[in-house]
Amino acid sequence: MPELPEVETIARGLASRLTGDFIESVWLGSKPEPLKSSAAEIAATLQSRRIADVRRMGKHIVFELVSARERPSERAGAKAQWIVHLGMTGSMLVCKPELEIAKHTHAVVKLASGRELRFVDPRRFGRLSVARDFDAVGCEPLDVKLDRFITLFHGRKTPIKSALLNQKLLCGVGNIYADESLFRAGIRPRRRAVSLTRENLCRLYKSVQEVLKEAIALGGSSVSHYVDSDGQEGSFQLEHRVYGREGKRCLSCKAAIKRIVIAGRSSHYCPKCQK
DNA sequence: ACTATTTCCTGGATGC
DNA sequence: TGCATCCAGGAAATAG
Repeated sequence: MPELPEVETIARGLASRLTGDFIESVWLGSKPEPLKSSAAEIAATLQSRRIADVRRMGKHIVFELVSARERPSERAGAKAQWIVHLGMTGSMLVCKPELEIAKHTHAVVKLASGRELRFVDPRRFGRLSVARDFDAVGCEPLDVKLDRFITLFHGRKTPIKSALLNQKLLCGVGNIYADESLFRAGIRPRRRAVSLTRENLCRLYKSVQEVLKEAIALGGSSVSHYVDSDGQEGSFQLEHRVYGREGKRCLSCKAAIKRIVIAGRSSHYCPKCQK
């Protein structure tokens, strides 16, 4: 399930391989169910554009596109963005056109270099859309200043775990990294955000950044078949201290890791290390 | 204005 | 072996 580190890894890979390439044509499956844009709108926006850059915003991949030619409605050089959210099982594959089209392929982009960029998503939680000035809304966890981070949670009665998952507050943190960050900060996931001291929040701030940076350095966590656009697996799953470790011994105190459900999501924590 | 719950979707795991 | 059931989870939609 791609969260910030996985999406960052994918976006970097796509940027290094696709920047400068040109989109010749686009095929969209019957039901990519884009956020706001229709299939026709997406296809029309992508067609005949050069990929100027690929970057990550929150859990979104943003393709920065520039039109190479004049169009009826706009001048040459006009900008547009293709926004891809991978959901849980989405992947972006750069491959040769001869490669067999995998089941659940919902989009195929033909590039001037002769390669194809394919969007594959078995569970269909992924979303495609186009925009002009995309805004991920929440703060980027690796850019936000400490004081801003602290005010994000001010007065919130919701469990801190839920607040960390709220993309309108911080964007990019998902279930795995929320659990791992809370473990490192020594905070139980059910603790109400409002009950956390400044000290707690400082630790959490450091933990979130530390966990995300380490995960990016290792290419993300490969669970549920996650691979980057090269087909390469990440290795941060080997560093998980609580996520997916229910019943196993805590790596620092040997207590059994617990799993509870918060807002319908599995939440893993050490009952001894986290208060 | 918040917060909590439900819904979407399919493959893989589990159980009888 | 085969079929049914459950579970995973991001975020929009809905309910409270």
